[in-house]
Amino acid sequence: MSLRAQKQARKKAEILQSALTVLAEKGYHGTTMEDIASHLLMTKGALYYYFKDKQELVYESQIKLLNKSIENVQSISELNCFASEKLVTIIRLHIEYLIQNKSGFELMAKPNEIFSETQLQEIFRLRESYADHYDDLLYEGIEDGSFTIAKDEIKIARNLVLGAMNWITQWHSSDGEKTLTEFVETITKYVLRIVGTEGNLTKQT
Amino acid sequence: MSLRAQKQARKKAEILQSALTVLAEKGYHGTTMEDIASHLLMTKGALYYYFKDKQELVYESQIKLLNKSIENVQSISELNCFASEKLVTIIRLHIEYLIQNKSGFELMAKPNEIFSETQLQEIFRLRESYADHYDDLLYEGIEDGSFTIAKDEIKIARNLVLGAMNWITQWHSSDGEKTLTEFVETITKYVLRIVGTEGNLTKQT
Amino acid sequence: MSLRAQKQARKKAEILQSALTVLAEKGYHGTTMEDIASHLLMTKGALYYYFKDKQELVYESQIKLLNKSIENVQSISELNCFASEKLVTIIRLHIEYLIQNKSGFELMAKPNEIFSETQLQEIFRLRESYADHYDDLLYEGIEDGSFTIAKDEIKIARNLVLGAMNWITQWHSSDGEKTLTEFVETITKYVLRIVGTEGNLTKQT
Amino acid sequence: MSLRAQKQARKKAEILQSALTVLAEKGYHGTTMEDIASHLLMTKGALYYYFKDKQELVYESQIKLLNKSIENVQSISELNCFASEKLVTIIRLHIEYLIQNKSGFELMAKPNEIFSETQLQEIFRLRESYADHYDDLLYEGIEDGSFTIAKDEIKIARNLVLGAMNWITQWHSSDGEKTLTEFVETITKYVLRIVGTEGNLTKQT
DNA sequence: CATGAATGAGCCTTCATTCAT
DNA sequence: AATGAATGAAGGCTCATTCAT
Repeated sequence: MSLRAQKQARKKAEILQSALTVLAEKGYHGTTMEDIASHLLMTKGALYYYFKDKQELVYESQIKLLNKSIENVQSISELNCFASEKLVTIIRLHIEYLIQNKSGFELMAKPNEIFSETQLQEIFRLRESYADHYDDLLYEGIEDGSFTIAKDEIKIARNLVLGAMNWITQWHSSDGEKTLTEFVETITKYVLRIVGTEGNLTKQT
Repeated sequence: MSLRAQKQARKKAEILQSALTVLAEKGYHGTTMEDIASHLLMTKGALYYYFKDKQELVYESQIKLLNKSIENVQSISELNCFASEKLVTIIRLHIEYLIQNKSGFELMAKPNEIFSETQLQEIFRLRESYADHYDDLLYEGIEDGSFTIAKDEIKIARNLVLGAMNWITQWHSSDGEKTLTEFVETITKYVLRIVGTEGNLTKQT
Repeated sequence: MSLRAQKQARKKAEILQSALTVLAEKGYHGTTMEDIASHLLMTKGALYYYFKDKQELVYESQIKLLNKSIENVQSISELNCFASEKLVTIIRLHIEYLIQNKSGFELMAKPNEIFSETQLQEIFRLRESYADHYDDLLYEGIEDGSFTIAKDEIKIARNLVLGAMNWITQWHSSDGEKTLTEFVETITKYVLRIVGTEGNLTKQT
Repeated sequence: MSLRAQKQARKKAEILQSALTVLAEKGYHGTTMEDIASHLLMTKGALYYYFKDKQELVYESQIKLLNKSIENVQSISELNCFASEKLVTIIRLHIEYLIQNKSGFELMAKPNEIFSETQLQEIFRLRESYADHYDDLLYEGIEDGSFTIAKDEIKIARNLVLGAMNWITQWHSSDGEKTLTEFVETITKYVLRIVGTEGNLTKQT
């Protein structure tokens, strides 16, 4: 990749990152191109040099978010340890990400109204890919006896876990009494209950 | 209340109900006054006879939703039975409502951008009021030994419970293999794990 | 048609008429919605109450123009007289229209860049319908010996006639020495030469 | 002229030629600087090294077109033969040019909206200069009895001739049954009728 | 000389809001 | 009470133009 192309790629990434922040705060319709641009000290017009239109910009920001998340989950699920340990790590990571980035998952709420058919397919594909890693872990954990979930309820359990976590951005405020680490640990503890861990897995830091 | 006023109140309620449906589907910015009006076979202009502006209409629809929810929770929490039993009932109700109404809770997601300071205060007051009922139940359950939650983590546990449930609208599709009742029961079972119920509370239908 | 609908239809017609004028002057891309609106002492937004978008407005203005033209030609071609006499009348009418309305035919120049496939089909259909009346007259005139055109060159002759006339808007200025009637007569005289009339048909006023 | 200046002049000419093509296709407002640049495998910005702005570029392209046309007509009108023969040649040339270049004359249609006063004056001067050659030929032909036009109607006849020809780009499509030469000959035959040639001048190839 | 990048004005379009009837 | 019609303020997007490198 040429120097030029690299620079451009970096700029695009920068824009996407910024877009994620603003979008998480105001949602798709509530976010204007002006909002995204001024957040980066750019002008509206400049955005169109990098992205065809608002839809594409937002779409790519979603894809980036999903890919990053998948990558994270993947690298962890490849570790050589118990499923239950992996799940703990993944959950911690997910929570930390949500808190630091003020999320961006709500945007994914009603994508049907926003994206094209092709874009939707890709988004759904990635979402499933992300979810699959959770499902695999749950399955593994069921097999080795760490989790107590009926096998035909794996998807439901997984969705409840994700829901409990994704909602955090709605109520968490940094002025709490606990430190971030304590907060994450507490959350992890209760979330893990959903999958029916026997022992107290969170003890192992 | 005069007959006229009654009729008007009924119409207002009708509009609010309709607005809730549309808003749940498209969000605040995605919903136009036209959308709300045509859903009721009215014209845009007519809405302004009943509500000062869009903000007020939406605000009142949120208030109505919250009040209704609080009322529900309240009536249940006044029942003469174990906290754990009450919680089960409340959770079932909440889930059923979400599935049937395709929610309306996402709208509450980022209210800061939409409502005035005064309106926000009222919304937050009601939200807390709603949450308080959950907290009370949790507290009660901790006391009588049904739930296993640290007392200073009640709010966290409650938020995780609400999160797990509110997320349902994002992934539930009616074409599942289970019947609605089965589905609700399964959800309830796993959600209750968060509060650390010892026995299997959901057995008692 | 209800009174309301009538009023609306009249307004639409008014807008289309105005649009034709402005479009003839500045072309499709050179004409803004603002131009069309202000020409009618309206605001931009009001236009969108009557027409979906610019394309539709312009499309309908073209259709209106074509239909009117076809109607004119048709009514004349149904008269009970020689083809040559009909042609004279049609040409006179066409020229008078062009001069008074400062045309609108140039817009039709490159429609491919502007209209949708369906719209184009209709426009071409009407154009052909219009041209067909000329062709019929030419054919008739050839048969009865008034015109001297090879039968397989009818279309070419017709297009040259139309071209000679349509160009008038480019060079005619009202400050000429001749009266309008004289002007029209002169044009008619020379244009008719293209179809090879033997005698001087324009003598019959 | 220095080597550098020569090179630059050649580049300018190249740009103007390309611009003419694109402009002919899409008109002034429909053509973007990007269009002109990419047609030459250049970037937008580079154009501004050679031309002050879009207006100047387009203006010069028009001037070039007009000058070239005038030159053509002039060289022919200086030939030592009958006016009628010259006219035939000029008409053939004009038609051939139109068909090959898909014109560029429509751009001239409404120059008032585009060019500055000074630019307009020059354009009109050149247009008249071009037309004058036609007028001279017509006058000559009238004198020697080849054409049958009233002397005070020369301008009208000339404009009709030009109109009939310029319109060709609107309707000619290359998929006709005739060869290009046949096509040109046919057109010439009918166009010449406008000027009232007695014999069949087109026979002399 | 040329390019990539950025700017800003202007246009199309939407939509909350108003108002005469 | 309700409607049709109109307004005006944004917002998305394009494009002529500029400029540092």
